[in-house]
Amino acid sequence: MPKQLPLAAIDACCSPLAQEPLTEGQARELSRLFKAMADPVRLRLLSLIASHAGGEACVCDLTGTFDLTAPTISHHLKVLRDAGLITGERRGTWVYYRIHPEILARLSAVLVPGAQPVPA
Amino acid sequence: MPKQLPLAAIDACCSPLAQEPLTEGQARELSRLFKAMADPVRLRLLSLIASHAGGEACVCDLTGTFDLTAPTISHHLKVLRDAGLITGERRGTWVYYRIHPEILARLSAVLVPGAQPVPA
DNA sequence: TCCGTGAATAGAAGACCATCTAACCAACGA
DNA sequence: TCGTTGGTTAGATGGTCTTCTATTCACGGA
Repeated sequence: MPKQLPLAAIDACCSPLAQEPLTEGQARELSRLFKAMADPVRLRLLSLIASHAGGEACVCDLTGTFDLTAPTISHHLKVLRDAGLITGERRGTWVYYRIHPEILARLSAVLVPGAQPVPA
Repeated sequence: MPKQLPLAAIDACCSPLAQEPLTEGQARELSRLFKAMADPVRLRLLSLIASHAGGEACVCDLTGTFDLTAPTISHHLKVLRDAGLITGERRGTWVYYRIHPEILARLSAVLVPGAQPVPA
């Protein structure tokens, strides 16, 4: 069973960085998300998926973009999945990934008081 | 001489993640910022500084909050400094740090198309 | 039912990171 | 000028992360 998404924790720590000091627990949960995004390959995967037609991309669309082996891509997708940033779904032969936009919006809100999450 | 802030690169990659795929270079620069924030101690330092009265905090205010040695705190502050997230200034005996809010606003804008950087 | 292809898992190797102790530099006061 | 206090630098160590190869699982077609 993969680690579950820290949604609740993020809810609890949505006061912007500058408003009051983060607690130890809030910082730990937030850092898990930032750690998941702290890799160029994963950032590109994220933007490839997010910008793909229909809001989802097949793994087969992603592997060709990088000079990396398929297991490595698979590993990075798992890191993003475990962080709750994306979800994967198998449809027949292929597996499709899509973004969890709420989490990005919440991360964004933590950074800047004025940031407005996009309406659904 | 410390590494300089990747401001220009961030300017160049401010199209939100979901709009179009990040280039390799954009992803590399962005990941440097996320990597700097991908640590619970550094996130707490960031929020301690940002939320401190006057928008700045003395190192002596920060060290007491953690169960870490002064050199370790100093190391984390250097990472944040090298990433361009904070700046330090010595005034007499003490060194004061403050946030670079524009970079947080830009990071925020990368995550969510609708995010509005705070007015200056 | 068996083979071929898309994708994930297992395990290992090398690079990178967080933390420590020891040593050093900067400012102030006696 | 010297000792004290605040903060950084240097170097070492243990842990984590990225990537690989080899293997395994899942599905579909012949």
